[in-house]
Amino acid sequence: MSDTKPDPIAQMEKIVSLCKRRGFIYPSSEIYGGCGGVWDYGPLGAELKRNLREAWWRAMTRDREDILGLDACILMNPAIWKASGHVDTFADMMRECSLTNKRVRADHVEAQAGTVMQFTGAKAATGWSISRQITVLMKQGEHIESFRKRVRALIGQNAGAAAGKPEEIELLGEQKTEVVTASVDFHPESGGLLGESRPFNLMLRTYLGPTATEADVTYLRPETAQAIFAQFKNVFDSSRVKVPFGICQIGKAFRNEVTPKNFTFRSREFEQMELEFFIKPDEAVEIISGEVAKWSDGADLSEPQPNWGWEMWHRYWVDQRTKFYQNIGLGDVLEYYWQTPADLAHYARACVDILCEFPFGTEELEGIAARGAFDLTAHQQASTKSQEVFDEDLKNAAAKLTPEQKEALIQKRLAAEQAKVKGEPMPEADVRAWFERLFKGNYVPHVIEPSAGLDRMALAVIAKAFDETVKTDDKGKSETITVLRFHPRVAPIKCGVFPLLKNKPELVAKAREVYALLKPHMNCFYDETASIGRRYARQDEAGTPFGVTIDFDTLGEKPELLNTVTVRERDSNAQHRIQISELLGWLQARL
RNA sequence: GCGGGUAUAGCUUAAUGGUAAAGCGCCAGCCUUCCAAGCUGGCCACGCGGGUUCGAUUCCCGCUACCCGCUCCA
Repeated sequence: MSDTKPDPIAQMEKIVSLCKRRGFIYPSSEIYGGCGGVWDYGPLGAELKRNLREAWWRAMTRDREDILGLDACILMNPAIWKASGHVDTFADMMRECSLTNKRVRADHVEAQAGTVMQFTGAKAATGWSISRQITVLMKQGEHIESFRKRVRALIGQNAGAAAGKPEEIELLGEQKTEVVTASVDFHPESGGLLGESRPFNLMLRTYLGPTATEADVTYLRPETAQAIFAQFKNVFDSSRVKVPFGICQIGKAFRNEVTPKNFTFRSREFEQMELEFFIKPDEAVEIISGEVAKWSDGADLSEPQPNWGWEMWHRYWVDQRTKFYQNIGLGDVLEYYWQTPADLAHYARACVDILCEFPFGTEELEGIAARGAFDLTAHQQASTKSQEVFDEDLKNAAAKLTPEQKEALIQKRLAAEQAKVKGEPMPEADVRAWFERLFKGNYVPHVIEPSAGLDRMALAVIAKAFDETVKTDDKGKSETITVLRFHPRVAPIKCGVFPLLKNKPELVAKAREVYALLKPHMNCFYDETASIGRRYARQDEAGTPFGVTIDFDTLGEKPELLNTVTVRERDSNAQHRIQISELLGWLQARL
């Protein structure tokens, strides 16, 4: 990487431009003027994405005994989205503040008192201006000058750099209109007039069935996870697994993002890689193991243990996922954000965001949430189909408990319910009913959910790999060299194969032979045009880690070098002389 | 969705009220014994729609996309 911090906007523009030029990522539907918030992967992007997808799939299921794969459809019964809460949280009636454009739920606006003030517009010394009417509530007891200052600040914030300093914004045509005592038409914080109430649906609607009536409405899934929950029982019943175990899935998901931005980072169609890892409730662990392991810094997370509760499992998955990112070359750009109790959704016990440094800022790549039994319980209620599992070890262990020991567990849980920060405590009768099922060996599994975005991962890998250096030759002529320093494991093309010269048929024939040798084992690229240096440079831009060159020594010009080739490394420009018979093994050892 | 900006070849830029220039790249040929060499030739562009005008890439209006803010959080 270069030493100087590049301008982030220019840096992104270069990356977008390279992605298009080299066939990683194109704007969707470009010949028709594009299509907002969707992007297509070209030949190199498709390979890169496939490598990442396969690395994830291998790490999550093939390399493990306790995780199974699933490939569910994008279209599902819309009842799933009601049960999961998406229909409600993704489709509120929203009103938008005319001053700041902030949105509030229409049914959540509290009545306010104050004086309604109007301005005909605003302008700034920078030449910036707006000429639409601005209506703002001056709250009861607010001083007129602090009110004006506040309005200037809000306008300035919304206008961004164009308006210059907020204190230099001039408010035009101020006038008082009316005094209100209990109005729900103003934003609770900014005081800006709220626009019309309108539905704000983040899910993409579609019709399942050719008649396309309202009865046929369903949604393109906004996340892949719900299919895993909906198929939980089928997987459990057909796979001879025991809790703890996981189900993972890779697939497309869709959200009508308000503002798609930052290239592919926030897209309306995107690919998720999600794991739902089902675990016993802590109470079950305690009954079986006599204790629940507590997390402490430096605790051993290498091998799952029977006494792990949700906290240890959560830490374990953060650790596992970190190792995954290290393996694809992103280890040194990661950051972690542990959500505070205030950030967390009411059903979540903990959530860690794994963030990655992009030119446009440090943004989330993956979220790892401990979601309790929320999801399966919600589906159990909505579908009226039991999502419980039976755990024989639990039943046997519970049978050995004394009534006092059982009551102690119940009391401990009741106390925990009372201490909840968010959400209502579970009523005592429900807690007792739940324990009754538990003591018989029945429970709805809890879940740890590592959920990653594949497109974000691909963008992170590209942004991390992007490197530009200025090279000056002997004659003082300098040019900018662009290299994508992908980890060989994810690089779209693994190896370039080049005859040193094109007009020597022996070299070309030998090079085609080497190409044919490697091609069945890895994605290779044969190139005989232009000078050898240019061919290396082309592959550098594509991020190809190795180049193999066939020269006259390969043909035996120096007898001791017969059947050897030059392997050139992208990052160091180092060259190695390798026997053709050993070439495949040499490369495979480095991928 | 709101506010600000941008839109000329694959990429980066230029010029112009009379339909466009260059560099790089790409393709073909010649040449070339290891890091974007050279020569010759070639392909390729005014985002879309309307208006003003004899004539618009240029001026005006709409649309779309992208970038920067507000919101979203895989």
